[in-house]
Order: sequence, then structure tokens, then C-alpha cells
Amino acid sequence: MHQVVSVIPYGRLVTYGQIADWIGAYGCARQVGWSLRRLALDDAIPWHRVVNARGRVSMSLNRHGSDWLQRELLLREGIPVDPEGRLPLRQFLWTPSAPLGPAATEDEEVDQSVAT
DNA sequence: TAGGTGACGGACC
DNA sequence: CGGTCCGCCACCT
Repeated sequence: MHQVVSVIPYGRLVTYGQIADWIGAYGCARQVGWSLRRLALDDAIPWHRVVNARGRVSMSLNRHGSDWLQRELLLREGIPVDPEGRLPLRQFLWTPSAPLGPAATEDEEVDQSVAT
């Protein structure tokens, strides 16, 4: 599992559900979150690139601020994250099969940047 | 042993 | 868009 997270490229995002699926545990996204939660903040694993499927950082008081750290790290990688933790998942989502991102499918223009 | 909880996700309203 | 409800599975009390 950690190994899967480790291969996430810089500046890209992945959802808990995806990881769960990749490790053959479809539907066990919660366990993924539980697993990430117990590793150290200084771990070599880019855990901060993992967000929920709703396209937002999982903000929770229980994280004791690690959520905001995640937000900062993402901002540092060029990913715009709202104060609410929301982010353009569509633009940064990454998959092992399509390293270039969903943009490769090129089905529609990304116009959510205009979202007010 | 039973019940509550959560760094989740999808369906609904 | 936002809020709720239910299913999910391992962990904790």
C-alpha cells in the first residue's frame, strides 16, 4: 500500500478509493486512510498527495493539524487548495495507467477555473 | 462480546 | 452545491 503511494508523481493527486482498488481492496478506502494516518509526518511516503474522491483534503480536527500540513504541501507542489480544502481534482488526478492524467482523454475543456 | 468510530465513497434530496 | 443516509471494514473502548 505504502509502496503504491510512493509512486505518486510530484504535483499529482490520488484518491483513497483508487489506492484501495489498486491493492485489491476495493471498497476499503477507510482502511487506506487509517493506514496513512498512523505513519509519521516525516515519512518518505508522499501521503499528502492522497485526497478523498470528493476532490477535497480531508479536514478533520482529529488530525491535529496534519490536514493543514497536507494542504500546505500540496500548495507547495503547485496545487491550488481552497481554505476549505477543495481542489481541482480533475486536473491533477493521477493513475498508473495514464501518467499524463485525464487530460489525455481530452473529452471536454477544463473550465472550472472560472468557478466563483 | 457488542457497540461506536473514522485521513472513505456513492446514492439521494 | 451542500447536507444526509447507508454500506464498508479494521480498530478501540
